[in-house]
Amino acid sequence: MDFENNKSIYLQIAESIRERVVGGVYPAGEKIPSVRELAAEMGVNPNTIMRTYTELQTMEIIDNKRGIGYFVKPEAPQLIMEGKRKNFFEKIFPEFIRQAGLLGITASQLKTRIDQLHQVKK
Amino acid sequence: MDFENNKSIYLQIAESIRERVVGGVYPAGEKIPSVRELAAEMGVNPNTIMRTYTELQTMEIIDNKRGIGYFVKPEAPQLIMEGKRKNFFEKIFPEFIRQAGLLGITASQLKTRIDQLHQVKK
Amino acid sequence: MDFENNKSIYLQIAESIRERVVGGVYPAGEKIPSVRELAAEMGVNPNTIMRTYTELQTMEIIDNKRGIGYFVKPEAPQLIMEGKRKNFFEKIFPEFIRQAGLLGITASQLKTRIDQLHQVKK
Amino acid sequence: MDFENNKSIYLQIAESIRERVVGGVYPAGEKIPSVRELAAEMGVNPNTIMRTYTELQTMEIIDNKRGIGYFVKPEAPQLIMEGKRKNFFEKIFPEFIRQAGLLGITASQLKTRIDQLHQVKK
DNA sequence: GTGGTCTAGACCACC
DNA sequence: GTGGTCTAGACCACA
Repeated sequence: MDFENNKSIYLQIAESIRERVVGGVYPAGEKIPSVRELAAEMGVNPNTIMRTYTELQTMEIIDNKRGIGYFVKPEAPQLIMEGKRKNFFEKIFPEFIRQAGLLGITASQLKTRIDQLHQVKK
Repeated sequence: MDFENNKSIYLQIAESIRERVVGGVYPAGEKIPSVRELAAEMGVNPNTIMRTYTELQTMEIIDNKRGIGYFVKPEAPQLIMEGKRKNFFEKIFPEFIRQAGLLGITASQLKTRIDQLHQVKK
Repeated sequence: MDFENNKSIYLQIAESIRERVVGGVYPAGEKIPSVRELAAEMGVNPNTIMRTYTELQTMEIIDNKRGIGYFVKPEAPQLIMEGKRKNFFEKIFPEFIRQAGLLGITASQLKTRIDQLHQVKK
Repeated sequence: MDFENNKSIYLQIAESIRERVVGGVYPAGEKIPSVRELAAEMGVNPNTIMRTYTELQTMEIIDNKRGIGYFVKPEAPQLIMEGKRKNFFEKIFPEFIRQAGLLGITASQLKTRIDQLHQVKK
């Protein structure tokens, strides 16, 4: 795995774990890789993974069973999706519109573009 | 002036100067405030402004005349706009679409939303 | 380390690092000393080294891995040599010839001199 | 007149005056332009010219007749040429050779180049 | 441990 | 007056 350099690695990893959770790679209720395993997979210092897991724990995405490992909390997938939704409509979308406005891009131009790359289904 | 906490002050100032340039507050070819002046206005250390100016100089936004001060380069406004435009279409827009896709937001939903907040003109 | 007085310390250090890179002291791809280490070695303030490293980074000579340190970019040695070569043929050489011309020094005189100090191999 | 930005303007002007002296534009013994005249011609602050003249005065290139102006000293042309000659053989030439050596440029390559741009007469 | 940012204050060369 | 460099020292986020 390679990382962008302007975001902290532990947050990039946290994001990728969240995507694995919503994508079903790490199913709700199941154990996720140990700190050392994931560190090896990612080619990263275990401390960094530790930090990621702590972060995800305070976000209530995973929890820890002592001596056993970390597990995806049952409600995690919904929680993640909600979070993303909220972030999208409260931050990303308005910022997107603001930037478009600054550049003098009109609504109809935007809509045309959206239709063009219909990565989003009608 | 007060600053957000997750971006470095000198970069926030750089951004605000770029906006002043495109907004015509600092017209192309004209002198911008001296390091010390701006430091006073912003309530920061002159070194911080120095860093901002150095940054803007390597970006070819401003230019130095020895012993006189920094000046907006003639091409600066276009250069800034181009940069923003590029960033928008290559980074912000695709990421926006990707996120929308992940959330299962349809194109028509997006378009409706855009019409709602018509901060962007038809 | 002691420095000449008419060039800034941070640039002199940058130059010496470039020479260490082309000389193989800091091999391509390898880590260079940490900011604090080098500051100690050179007897200067860490900020000064920081400035050097920032400069070298914008020149694409070195590269940063978060929390680990700075590394010589793989292409650095060639890049440095190319830069020197370009500088030589576009700046130093013509200026040299111009000065010789002003002094009325003939080509054959120059060639004689070159042979004399055959620091340059035949 | 436009200036390079990494050398002080007053020294660049001093150099251009020296060239005018050896070129006969300002003949030995004659008056040179007043501070204000030259400042106007060069598009520069009179203080800067003042500094240039002071510099040239300490180098014994020009001298000052109070209330009248600055004059080229009779021996100036020879003195300038000597200075250039010395500088050339003690500084420029050895540095030139050193750089060529670092780049692995051989003596014969240099000589070929010199013949090519025979701005220097045979 | 690593770099990154910021402040305060100094000194200098230059216009 | 202008910028440019340097130091000392602090604090922070990150690996």
